[in-house]
Amino acid sequence: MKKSEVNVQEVRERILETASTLFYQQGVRAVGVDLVVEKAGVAKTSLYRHFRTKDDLVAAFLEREDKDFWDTWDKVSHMHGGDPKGELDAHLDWIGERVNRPGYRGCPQINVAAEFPETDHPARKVAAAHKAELRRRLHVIAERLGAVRPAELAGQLAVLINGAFVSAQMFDVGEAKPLLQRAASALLQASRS
Amino acid sequence: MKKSEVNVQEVRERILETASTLFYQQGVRAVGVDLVVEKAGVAKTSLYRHFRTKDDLVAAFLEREDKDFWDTWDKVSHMHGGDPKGELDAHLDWIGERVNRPGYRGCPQINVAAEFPETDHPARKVAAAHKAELRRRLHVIAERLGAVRPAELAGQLAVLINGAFVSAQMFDVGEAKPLLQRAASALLQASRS
DNA sequence: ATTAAAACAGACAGGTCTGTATCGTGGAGG
DNA sequence: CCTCCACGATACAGACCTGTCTGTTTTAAT
Repeated sequence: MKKSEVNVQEVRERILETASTLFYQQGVRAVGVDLVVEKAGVAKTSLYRHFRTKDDLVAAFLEREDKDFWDTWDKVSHMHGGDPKGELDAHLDWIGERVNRPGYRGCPQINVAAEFPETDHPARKVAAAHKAELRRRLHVIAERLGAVRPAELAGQLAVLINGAFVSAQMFDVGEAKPLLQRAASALLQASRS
Repeated sequence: MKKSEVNVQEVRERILETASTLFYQQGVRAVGVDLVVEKAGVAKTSLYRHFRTKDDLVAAFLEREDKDFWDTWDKVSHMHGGDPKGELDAHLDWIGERVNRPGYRGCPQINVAAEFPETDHPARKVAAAHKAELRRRLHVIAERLGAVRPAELAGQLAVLINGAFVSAQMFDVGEAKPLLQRAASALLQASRS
């Protein structure tokens, strides 16, 4: 790769990084491109060279979040290769920890879906794919757990996890993790009959 | 009450009704006061006589949704006076039905919280109170159900319900209701030990 | 019938938003 | 060394936003 292309990607990455933080902390509609440009220390022309519209930037933001999320998931997943119950517990562990972090403001995919009602918005497609992928991965785990109706268990776990994302501000500190894990155990227990 | 006061309330109600529909369907930030005024067939001066700012109108919107929600809850509640398990099932029944309705776009309280990051926004206070009330009512039911740790069961059920609200678009038709009820049964079963 | 409050109508101010256009600069590739 | 192009800086267009102001008309109570 040429050196110039490296720099080009650096600028793009700086814009996306800055936009992601701002979008997540303050909401997408509340953050204008002027603010992104200012905080990134970049010209507006550069932003619009790398992203055709703001909507595209929002979609890129969700894709970035999506990738980060599954990177963490995969990392945890590989530490529990053969043990589906242990893997599920580990996932609920880091998710429970994450939602209790200060400044946590919910799942970006869900938040963007709330901000943009048009289901054909480019970012909405990313969000829908993300949630489908969550369910798909949970389905695999449910099957490996030997659930009688794995699709149902996967759906229940997905609802539980999505619920944790949006209920974060409702939790007391340190409450989310045990609540999630005990709930999952209960669902799992029931899934065997 | 004087007749003039009746009409005054009629105009206020028309504005709030119109705004509520628009806010819910399209999102709060996406709907301007000009659109509310036009759809309500009302002068802008009238809107600002009844609501000091748009933020106040948004808060009134959430209060209205809050009231409607608990009205339904109470109605269902009174049909199962002595039977906590039957009452919980009945609640999950109408909630499961509601989230599968066409045009359902999630819980308004959660959506507004996603749109406005400032926790001191007037509407955010309404939203926070709404979620606290949900948990409080579930706690009462959990106690009557004889749960060993009623606070935990209430928290789990709250997460489950909030999860159903945001996972609506993920569900197949008719899937939400049985999924919720079987999940609740599993949690309930586990809560006895 | 008179009076006061409320509603309608619409212009307007001041700000913000997205996206484009213009112009100057500096560094990398040939 | 010279050319090219990404980048920075900034102005701008056009639309939209909230909230105010002015003035007229309707409505209700006395």
